[in-house]
Amino acid sequence: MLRIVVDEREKQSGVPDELHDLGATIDYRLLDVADYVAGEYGIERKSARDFVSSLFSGRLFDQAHRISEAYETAILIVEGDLEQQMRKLKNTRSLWGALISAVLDFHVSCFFTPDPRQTAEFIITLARGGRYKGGPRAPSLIGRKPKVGDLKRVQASIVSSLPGIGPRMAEQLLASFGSVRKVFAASTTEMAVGARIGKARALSLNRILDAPYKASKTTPLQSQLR
Amino acid sequence: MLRIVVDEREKQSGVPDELHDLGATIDYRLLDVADYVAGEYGIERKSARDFVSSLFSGRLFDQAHRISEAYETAILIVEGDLEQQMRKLKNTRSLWGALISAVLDFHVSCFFTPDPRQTAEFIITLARGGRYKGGPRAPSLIGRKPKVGDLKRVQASIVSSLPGIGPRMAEQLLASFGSVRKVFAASTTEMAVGARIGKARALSLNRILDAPYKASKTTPLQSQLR
DNA sequence: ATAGCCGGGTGGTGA
DNA sequence: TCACCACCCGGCTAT
Repeated sequence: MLRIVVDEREKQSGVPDELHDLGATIDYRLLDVADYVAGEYGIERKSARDFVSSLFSGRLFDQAHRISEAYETAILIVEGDLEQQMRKLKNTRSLWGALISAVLDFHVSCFFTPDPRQTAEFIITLARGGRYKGGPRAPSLIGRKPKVGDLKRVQASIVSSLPGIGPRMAEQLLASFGSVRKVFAASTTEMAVGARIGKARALSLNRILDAPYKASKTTPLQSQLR
Repeated sequence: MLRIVVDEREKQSGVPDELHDLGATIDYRLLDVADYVAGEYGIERKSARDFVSSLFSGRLFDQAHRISEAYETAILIVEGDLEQQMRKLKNTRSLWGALISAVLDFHVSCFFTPDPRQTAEFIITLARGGRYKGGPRAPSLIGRKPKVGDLKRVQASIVSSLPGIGPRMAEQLLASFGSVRKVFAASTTEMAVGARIGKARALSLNRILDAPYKASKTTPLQSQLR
């Protein structure tokens, strides 16, 4: 039969009861990354209200990241009237942006259900996996293709970890020098001349790059080394 | 300016007007695979009603497949009250199944908006793509980018922006090499020997450090030079 | 890990 | 050279 692992804290959400009604076998456990687990799917369920607040607090991305690391496929179910929550917001734009980021960049598949009953129906359907209308059985991988463009982002993110350097300047620097290593090897004048970094910024950057690192006295690693 | 290609048949949907209101440049064409095109995104917009019927007729999967062939990323926007449509169905499970299949098997990213206005907001946000993605292992240190002043923290934060390098490793690397610049100048073997980095990790790091940066088509310098 | 807004710093341009 | 402005970075806020 259909076995679904449910986090203990989801007991009173109403969903497990519905799942039971629908004939699934519930296996309560204390999960720390997802609310429901069925096969390869790790499922996080959130009320519409909670969804919005966790979106802005950044909590959502944290959870999403952990779920997609722990399970092959990360699913997010938003339960309730999202539209109602949206009406309260002045800027829906940031909500869309965050949602887009979660789905496209973070590879979390996001679904919306009106109530616990439909959430249960959804989970059952997902767990059964009885779909595939015509296409070949493609292994459900949302997060596979962006490997290519990813490199550019990683490079940019490294360079923009420098103080005073944002995404924009990071791109400039990388374009000017050609690789991360070359950026970090550049001298003050090379930065000021080659890229459009000013003398002032270039100077402060070089000060940081060349500053000798003072190890803290209680270095846990040193004790490891001997 | 923001340019969005719109299929002629979408004219009377109300969305293009909203897009125009929001400051986008509309470019009408006769598309045969998508309704809207913005950058790498091919977007299909459907009313909730149409969505349900196309889901069951299989027409949706057809379109989905063609869009994801033609564009790098396939986006589906369902506009209107889906719940209302769902109430008409006796068996919602088949709807969930089809939706799951579209998202997980056909790699269509699916979003829901209440009205044309929000559809437009969504498309604008998507097209802007001004979302900046932090690296995979960005949120390492205690905060964000520490503000200048605490040199040691800054140094550690820079080094730990490298993928696979957390606070501990960062400290280790800095202690071994003495400065940020020296860390970034280190060769594979130096990393593997000097610090406690494994050969594999050192290799992948060096690959990223030396990877040539591919400038994007919209070179930031060009826009600046204008 | 969002978008928008604002303050402060920086670089480029034209006088 | 200097002043102005346009741009960018980074912090704050968000019903």
